[in-house]
Amino acid sequence: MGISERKERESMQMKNRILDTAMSLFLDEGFENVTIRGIAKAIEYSPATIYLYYKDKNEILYALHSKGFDMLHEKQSKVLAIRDPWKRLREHGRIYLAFAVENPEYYDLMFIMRGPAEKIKEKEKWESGLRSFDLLKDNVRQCMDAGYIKKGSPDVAAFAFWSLTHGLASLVIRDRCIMFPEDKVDLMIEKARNYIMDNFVTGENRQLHAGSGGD
Amino acid sequence: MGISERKERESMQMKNRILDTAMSLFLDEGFENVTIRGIAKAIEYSPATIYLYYKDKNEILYALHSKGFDMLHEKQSKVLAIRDPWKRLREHGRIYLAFAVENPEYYDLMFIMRGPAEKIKEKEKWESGLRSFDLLKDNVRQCMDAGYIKKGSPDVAAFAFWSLTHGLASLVIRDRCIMFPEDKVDLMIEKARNYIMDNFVTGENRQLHAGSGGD
Amino acid sequence: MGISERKERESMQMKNRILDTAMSLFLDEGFENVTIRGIAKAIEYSPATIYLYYKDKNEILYALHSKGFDMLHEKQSKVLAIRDPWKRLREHGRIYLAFAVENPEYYDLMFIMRGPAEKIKEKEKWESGLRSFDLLKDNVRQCMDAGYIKKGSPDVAAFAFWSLTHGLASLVIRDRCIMFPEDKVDLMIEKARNYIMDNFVTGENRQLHAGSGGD
Amino acid sequence: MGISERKERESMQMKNRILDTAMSLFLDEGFENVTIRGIAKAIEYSPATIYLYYKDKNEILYALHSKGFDMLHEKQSKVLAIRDPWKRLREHGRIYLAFAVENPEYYDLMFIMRGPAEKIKEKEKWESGLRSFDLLKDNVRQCMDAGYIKKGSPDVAAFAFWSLTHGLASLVIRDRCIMFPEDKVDLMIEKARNYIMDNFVTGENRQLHAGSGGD
DNA sequence: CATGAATGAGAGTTCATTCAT
DNA sequence: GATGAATGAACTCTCATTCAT
Repeated sequence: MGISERKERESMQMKNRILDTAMSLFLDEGFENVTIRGIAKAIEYSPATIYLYYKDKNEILYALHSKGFDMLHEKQSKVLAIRDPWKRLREHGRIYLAFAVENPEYYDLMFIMRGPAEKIKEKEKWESGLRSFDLLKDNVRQCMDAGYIKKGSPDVAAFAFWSLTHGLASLVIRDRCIMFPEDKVDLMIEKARNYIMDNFVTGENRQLHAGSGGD
Repeated sequence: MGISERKERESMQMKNRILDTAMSLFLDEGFENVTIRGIAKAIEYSPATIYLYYKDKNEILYALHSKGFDMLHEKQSKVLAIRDPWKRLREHGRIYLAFAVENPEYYDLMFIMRGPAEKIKEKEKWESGLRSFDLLKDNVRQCMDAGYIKKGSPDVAAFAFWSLTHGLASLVIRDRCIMFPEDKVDLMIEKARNYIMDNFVTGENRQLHAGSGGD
Repeated sequence: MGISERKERESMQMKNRILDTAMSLFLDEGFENVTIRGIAKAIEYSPATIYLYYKDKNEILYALHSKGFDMLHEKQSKVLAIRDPWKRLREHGRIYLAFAVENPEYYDLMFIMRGPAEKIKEKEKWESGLRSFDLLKDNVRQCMDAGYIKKGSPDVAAFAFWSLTHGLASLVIRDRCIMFPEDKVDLMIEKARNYIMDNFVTGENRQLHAGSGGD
Repeated sequence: MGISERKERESMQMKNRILDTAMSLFLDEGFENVTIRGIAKAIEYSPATIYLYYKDKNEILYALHSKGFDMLHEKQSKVLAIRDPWKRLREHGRIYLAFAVENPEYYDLMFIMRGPAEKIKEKEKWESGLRSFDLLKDNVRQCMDAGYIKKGSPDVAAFAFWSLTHGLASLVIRDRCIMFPEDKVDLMIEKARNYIMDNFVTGENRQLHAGSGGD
């Protein structure tokens, strides 16, 4: 057992090394240039060795994709501690965007790139993504219940909020914000999100929350 | 002259055939698999023939990109006829989304893909994209002036509206909406956009416009 | 007749235009980049037109090759006016080298390049080259008869003199003289040739001719 | 260790097979037709395999070029054992020519071809070639000191001797000796060189050395 | 466990050449 | 006489992948 455990552990280490290297190549040279050979050279193993740990290149991409979701989930789980659902929702979005900005390659893989999307359909119906969406939906529902936002289909509302945030993130990541000076983009993102969110709190809650936002 | 006209026309037809084929390959198999050889095979010509009409692969991509913007601009220009700025803004978004849904490959090329983004920076600083954004900004400004939406930076507001719409479009196009049944996705998009937009009209205008939307 | 003559003349003009253009491309961009398309573009005709005047690319090369020999022969024919065979021989060499230095591309084609060499074997057993060699041989023979140089096989001696001169020319043309400063190369050629030739006059003639050289 | 040695050896063998094949293609079909595919087909491997041993086509050419110089140097180094400088000089030339005749493809690459000449300028300023020339120059200088040949600039004299020899070699290699029956060419070369060299020994040394030559 | 060696498939591109018009 | 359109055959090179060792 000790032996098999060690083997297991070593195997995991290797898998992670491969993943980390793949990600750093991804980061440095763009997706196109992430090649098996490139990874192999970087970790100083032979290309063939990679195949001992991952079935093929897609599996590596998918693993990265999953790792990205783990990272995001971890960050987002902190949100659960926030009592007020509206504050929680806004923090939710803030964290999501921060993740996208800080880990553009992961975000790309998770929410933009096509490659993994194929896997998504096959593998597990994008369990990770769904989990994330459900979290958001719960949050939205509670905001409705608490009267912060207009009642309606939580699916619709969650989809709307998600789209807003994803739109901001993906425009930046795919270089479609060249109308703004580069160093102002982050600020623009925040302002744009606030512009919409501040508008949202209904009725008497509006005075209490709008503007403060909780961000 | 009749002859040279005919030749001209035939040449244009060929160029379009190449473009259309490239597009449909793009749609079927993703950008990576749009190859000169693939296009050639699809139109049943030799690869070398492609080069009689386009200098290289990039020129094809760029032509598609431009064509996409032409199509979008044409559709959007109809919006100018609408007097009421709020109605115009909503129609603006509706048309944008309709374009994305009906021409996902073009939308991808224009607003998602990386490849052309590089060209964008060099070539003309993405003139087409900027023109589109300015149109939106004008519209937003008029909505502010007319008191339909909260006053503020038109840049911020336009960016916000754009992001919402782009978010919806790009989540669909890149297959991240698998939480909804496929045939409901279009509906979800519309509802999500309304959910946010309906919330927007300020003060006394609210009663007049919200819900009706103008869509 | 007038008509057919005119046609003939026009055809010759075209052939020459093609040849000249080919040569100037050759000169500017090196042999590798002399393409039918390139020539066609330069003379503003279609590639297909070239084939109305020359069977294929090799024929163009061969035509250039022949033209080169015509030029050389013309220059060398002036030598015949010189009475003294030794003076004539040296002038012969001087002119040969001058031709090589002034028309390196032609020289290359005539005496170095492989392409035409194939034609040479087929076509006419390199008539042009042989004629040139025979001229030299006659000259050498007369030098022997006149006692300027050691008696022996005129073939051998002519070959020897030719090799010396060709060696100088081809080392320069193919960039193997980088041990000498570029602007001294021409001088080196002359000196090297003199070094050998001055040594050549036999017996009592030596005093009379060596050094003066006749160049 | 036995294993790694064997692998090393096998790898070297493969590299040499590639080199040899490239050379023989070169010989048969001219430089233009030395293609990676051609080499691959000849050794019955896939084109991709070639790239396991050489980075690209240029590396193969450069390797051949270097190998050629190594071979020549090795042959020429034997000359150093000869005491008498004149005998040494003649043997020097004889070996040079023998090399050219026996390894025409290598000689071509080293002293005639254009392609490598470009590399030559960049890479190491044709170190190999210069080394060879210096060797000759030393030899010439000693012949001058010993009174065998006319005193003067060793550069000039060495260049002259080299040109003579190179001229002979390159005329043969590039098929410009078709005035002589093929089986007599080698003899002609020797005679032509002797014709010039025999003429060279000055003063009282002349009787001693001319004709005997040392060849 | 690790790999060296090998490869099939395929990429973009260029060229000389042909032929109906 | 001239050409636009087309092509077959090459080219170099890269990649993911396999398999015997």
